[in-house]
Amino acid sequence: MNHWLMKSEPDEFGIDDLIKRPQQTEPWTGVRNYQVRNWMRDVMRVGDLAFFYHSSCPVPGIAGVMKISKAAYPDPTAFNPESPYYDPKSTKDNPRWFCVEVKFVNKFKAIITLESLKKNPALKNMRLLQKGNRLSILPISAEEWKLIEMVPRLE
DNA sequence: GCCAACGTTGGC
DNA sequence: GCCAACGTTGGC
Repeated sequence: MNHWLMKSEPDEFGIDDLIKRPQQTEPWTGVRNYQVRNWMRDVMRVGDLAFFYHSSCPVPGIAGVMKISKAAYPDPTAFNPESPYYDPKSTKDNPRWFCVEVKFVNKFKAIITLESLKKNPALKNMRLLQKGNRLSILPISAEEWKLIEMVPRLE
């Protein structure tokens, strides 16, 4: 199984929005980066776990856990001229962009802040903490996952 | 294929 | 709002 970190701006879609969804699932649409697309399409599998990361907000950090509930399929927002993610170069015959469906697993009592991740020497090689990282989905090693996941239980 | 211009991300 | 980083675009 693979582990991931998936970023979203809570003003747009945060973990509480995912919790409120009828099945607590949501299509993770709008990815327009080829590397991230390839991970979603070629590497992500149903059952993979992912941290829900809140970005571009007052306290950026990991808000909880979700899992991949549906494997990659063509991103419908790319076909929709009304969508901000519309891409006329993505066609139904030859889709350029993909999305997965995620399902809520749990929400941490307190957000695991970016600041606290930076302070943990064991996490210094995390992709999230590397300079210049701008990808909206990042792989997390099994070791990093364990270290981060245990934080709420220590509090 | 190069590369300047431009757009986006995201922390601060 | 600023700015560093970096991906994409398009002229040549």
